[in-house]
Amino acid sequence: MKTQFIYHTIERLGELLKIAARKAGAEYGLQPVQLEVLHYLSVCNRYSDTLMAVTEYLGQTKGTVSQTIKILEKKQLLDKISDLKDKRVSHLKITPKAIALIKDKIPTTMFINASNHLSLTQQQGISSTLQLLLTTLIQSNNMKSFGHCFSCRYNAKSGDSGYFCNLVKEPLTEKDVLLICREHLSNK
Amino acid sequence: MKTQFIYHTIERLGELLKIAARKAGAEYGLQPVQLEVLHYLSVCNRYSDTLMAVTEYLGQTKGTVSQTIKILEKKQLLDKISDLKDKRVSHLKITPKAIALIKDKIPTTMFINASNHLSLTQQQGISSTLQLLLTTLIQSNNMKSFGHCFSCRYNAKSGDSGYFCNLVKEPLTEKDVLLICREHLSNK
DNA sequence: AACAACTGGTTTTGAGTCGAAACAATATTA
DNA sequence: TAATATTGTTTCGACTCAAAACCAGTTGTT
Repeated sequence: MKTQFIYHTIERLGELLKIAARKAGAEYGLQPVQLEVLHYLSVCNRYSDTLMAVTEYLGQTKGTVSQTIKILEKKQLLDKISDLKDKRVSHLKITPKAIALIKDKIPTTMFINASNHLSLTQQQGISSTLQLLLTTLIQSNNMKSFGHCFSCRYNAKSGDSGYFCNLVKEPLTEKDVLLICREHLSNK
Repeated sequence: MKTQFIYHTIERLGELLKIAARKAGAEYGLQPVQLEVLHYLSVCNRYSDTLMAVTEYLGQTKGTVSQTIKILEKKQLLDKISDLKDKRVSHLKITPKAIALIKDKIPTTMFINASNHLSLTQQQGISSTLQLLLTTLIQSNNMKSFGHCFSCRYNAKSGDSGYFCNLVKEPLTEKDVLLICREHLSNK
């Protein structure tokens, strides 16, 4: 059984990524978690950009996330836009400043260096085994997947390049289905 | 290029592992980092069980690590044994209590669940691609590998089941070469 | 042998993380 | 309409972390 070895390797990889993220964030005065939140907000869809969604994604309490958001707001890296239908919720929109920051720092230089040393075939192999591991981890523990709409069972194709979400009952564009969603359910 | 996807997946995996580690550690009143230190000390060799080695492994400052060690010592999860040759250094030996704790909590239940859902072939595949990614990451960024002695260029076979480290100029046993070392250098 | 430079480790300080719990406001359900 | 659930904020206390000042022992140089 390779369980021990796989665990150790993933743990180490995660650690090295975090060390690099700490270093990268420091240049902008950001903590790893703050960078993580901005990254999440840059790839999630319009139904998943709320405080509670971030809370679920990071597995932290809402109080903790509320603090983090407050700091990011003060640093003008995101704005709170209140929801039109539900007055309790705010949508967290990252500012152009934050978008530039993420583009600059994620993936980290360390990771890009490594990636450049891998062939396309190797990348393909790593990519698919990692995906297998992550999917297995999520499904065997009944956790939320936070996957892309295009692989979600609620998503239906409609017309030529249009899509439709059967959960929120709204049409989705080509761009929409490439974002991740807190309601994502694997389609098989 | 799969760079973005691989980064995102590794980051997510690391995050889920950390969430689980936080939960697991909480049962014993331990923080993720503290668990991490104990885990490291349980798999490193006698040349790598010092504060500075932990510092390098975790990529933190020595002041921070010193704090963490102090707490673990107070909780009787490790003892400081001063080095015989160098009076500045202490060796951090984890106690039986800590060994039992690690055996109980690492890998986390979450991870074992996932592992049980994977075939041996799948585990083999994940294992080798992860190893490739980690090795590439380390080598392309000139980072310390913290690998096992058996794959180290300083390690030489001597006799039937004996080994010899050409760096510290001391013999190593069969068990020794399965531990990780701060001086590890890949042998090719 | 003496001095400088270096290394292992500790302590203090201040910003930030994090969970727990109490709280307010809005939505939903009965 | 009343009870309940959900989104989000605030406060508190324990802990993480880096930076910097510091001490003690070791190594290198003259």
